[in-house]
Amino acid sequence: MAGRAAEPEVIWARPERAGRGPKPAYSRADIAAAAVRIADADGIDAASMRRVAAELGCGTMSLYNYVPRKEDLYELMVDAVSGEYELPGGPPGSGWRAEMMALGRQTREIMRRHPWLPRIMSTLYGFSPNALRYLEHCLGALEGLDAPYGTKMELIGMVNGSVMTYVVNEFAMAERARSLPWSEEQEQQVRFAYLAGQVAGGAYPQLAAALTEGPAPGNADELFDRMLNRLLDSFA
Amino acid sequence: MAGRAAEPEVIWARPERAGRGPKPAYSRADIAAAAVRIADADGIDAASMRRVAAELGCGTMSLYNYVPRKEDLYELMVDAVSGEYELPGGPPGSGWRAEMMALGRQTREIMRRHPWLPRIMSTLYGFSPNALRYLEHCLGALEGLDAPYGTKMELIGMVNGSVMTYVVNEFAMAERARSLPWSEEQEQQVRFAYLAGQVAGGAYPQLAAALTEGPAPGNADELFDRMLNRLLDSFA
DNA sequence: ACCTCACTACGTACGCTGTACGTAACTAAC
DNA sequence: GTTAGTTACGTACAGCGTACGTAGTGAGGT
Repeated sequence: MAGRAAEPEVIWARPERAGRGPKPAYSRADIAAAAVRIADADGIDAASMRRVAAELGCGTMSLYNYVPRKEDLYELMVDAVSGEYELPGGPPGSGWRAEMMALGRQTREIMRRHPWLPRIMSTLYGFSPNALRYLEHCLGALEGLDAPYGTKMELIGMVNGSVMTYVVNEFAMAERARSLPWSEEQEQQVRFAYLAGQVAGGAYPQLAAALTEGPAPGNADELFDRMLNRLLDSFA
Repeated sequence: MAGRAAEPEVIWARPERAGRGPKPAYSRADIAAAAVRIADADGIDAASMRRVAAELGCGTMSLYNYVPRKEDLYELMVDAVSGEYELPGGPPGSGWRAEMMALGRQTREIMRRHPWLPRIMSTLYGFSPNALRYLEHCLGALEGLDAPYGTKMELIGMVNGSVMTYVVNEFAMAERARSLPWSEEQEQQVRFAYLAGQVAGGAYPQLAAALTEGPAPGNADELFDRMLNRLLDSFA
């Protein structure tokens, strides 16, 4: 046959182990764990192909046998941390609302452990094995909700999206500061000083009032729960 | 005086024009427009410092007089497209719900015009002049809502976050395919073939049922409106 | 048992990135 | 007129993703 044209591939469609030749020295789980370790420690930009290969103890280009493109490395990483969900999230039989709450809280915890997650998730395929397992579990938990599957998928998407947005807002400053040479306090101080200056100029009266009133009462966990509850209310 | 240590800076805190020396050849608006033009045409990764400088017609390092760090270029870009909001979004006096709906639709339109927007927004400071103008307008529109400012800020954040999530899900595949050498049809075909194979394996019965049922009725615009309406319901 | 060939391993190299640094020209302020 | 800060920009460096070529390995087919 004539040579096939290069084809787009989802890494999950490739078998992890080929039939012929020497057995691979590393598993996808090994590679994902190494990359996650690096990204957790030094940020997502530090998880380069060279660095991950070094962490594994192999040459840079050897990694390309396992991970054809950089994007696939991200895919592996997201799948790995998606495996951190403990399913079911709450006590069985407590209803879809409690279960989705519990899962949302887990998502937040996972993102706190891996702050680089939101940044790379928006680019990816999103149907890795652990993502499918998670999705399947959610749909199962929503069996008690009388709605078409389309609505259930919407609900799941909205919960995940809202949690992500919430966490991004919650930790944007800390994450940004961590990758910079100066300290977090300096960073926040300068940024807040600018904001305060703008608002003090009188051009933004509503915003000024909002800032003087301060944040809504309750600690961060309560705020998060309230947000998620409100969202679930809209589907009940 | 002893030399000051390098300080973190928000680009908006720098005066656009310095008191001394020759007058700058380009404005921030010029630079932002050039970068947006490039990103719209060839994707966000094409908006490199070299490429933007070339588009402007100056040397690469000259750009660093205006934009001290790459991140600040993104800040300029987000501010520029934030200026595309037409405020107010709907007819005056139609109430906060209608106004937030109109603004949400505008956000969606802006993100459709600039698909790179979600990817860079999660990293940024977020209080550019046009962002402040937008926020101030939202708070004004919400004057009729009887709630503390904290809740109003929550509402604005949730609306923006949800719209972003929705648009990302809506266009992720198209955007991803655009940056790859093969066509979008091929891309989607291979990805869907994999997913179908997984589901056909029988390991995901709920997901299989969801896929056979197909998407919820209604076109994309109606789906979007329904999502946003649901969210606003939860605050009413 | 042997041949064959897919697969693993990995060094080299290319074009790209952000940006530190040095130098020269310019001009507003003193 | 002098001075000092700004603009302009070429050079250079470290790091990136990855195409390509080569050598070695070991399971499958005969």
